[in-house]
Amino acid sequence: MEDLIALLRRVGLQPTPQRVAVARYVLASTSHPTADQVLEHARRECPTLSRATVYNTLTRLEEKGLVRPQTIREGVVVFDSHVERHHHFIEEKTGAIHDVPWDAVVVSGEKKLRGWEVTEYQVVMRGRKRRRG
Amino acid sequence: MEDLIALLRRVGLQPTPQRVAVARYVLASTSHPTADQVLEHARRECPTLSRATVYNTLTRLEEKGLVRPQTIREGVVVFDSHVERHHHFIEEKTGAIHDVPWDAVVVSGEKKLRGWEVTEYQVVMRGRKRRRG
DNA sequence: ATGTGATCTAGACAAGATCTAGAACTAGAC
DNA sequence: GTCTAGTTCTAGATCTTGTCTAGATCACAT
Repeated sequence: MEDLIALLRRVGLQPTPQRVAVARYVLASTSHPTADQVLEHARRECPTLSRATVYNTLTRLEEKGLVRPQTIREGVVVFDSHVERHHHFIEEKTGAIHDVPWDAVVVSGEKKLRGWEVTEYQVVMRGRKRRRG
Repeated sequence: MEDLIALLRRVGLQPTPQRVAVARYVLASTSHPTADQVLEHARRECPTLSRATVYNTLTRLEEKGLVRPQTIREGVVVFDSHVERHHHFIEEKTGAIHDVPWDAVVVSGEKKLRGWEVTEYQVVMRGRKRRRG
């Protein structure tokens, strides 16, 4: 991964230890963490980190296009460091969220909607693990 | 609309004034109200209605298949009285949620996902009103 | 009328998220 | 190096959504 300090500088954010700790966790994670999970993990690197700073930093990272908030789970926003377009699969039992490659599913007709101009879309699937592969 | 009292009886719910007031609003609404919005409107018909009863009643209506909760908006669950499968379009400016008929958009490939068995899916679109028509 | 079970209410509680006021820090000017 | 202005951080208050609880009320069969 690109050096985090350099990355933060490149997008115009002062690379403070707090921001580095938040970025290190959220940008490497593939598990769609909540803000609280980011706080918990980033505190291992930066123990005085406060909740407000986590929210502030996640908002900055979002503004810079490094993470995307997703409204998929009940009651919480989760953060996705996979910013290219893709779909989501949610395990019904556990609530775990998995990325589904853009090309794995094809959507058609969304351009022809009467009255609405679609700028972005995703397929949200729910289900369970297959018994075998 | 079918008489509400008869409808509640048919699905096995005692038709109390509180439940009728909740059902009257949420079943007629097409605006995907939150629980608080249901409370606010249903109180016009039943002023002593409490928050807990709204949540209880919405859960009963969900169990009976009369409404479906949707996790689309940040931080809140919204209730949809349109229970047949369909997609959703979200206006980016206002956050307003609109139903999109199932046939307006076609999804393919979701059955062939490796490792996952899809039991349900929807397309979530975001965008804005077209300038005309 | 009475008892049982279902239902309702107000308020306590918990979690996610935002806001605030002041402290600490950083970068740049001197 | 020191000062200053602006940025960033922290703890804690606050707000909102949603759940839970204890007791009051209601419905209904007997």
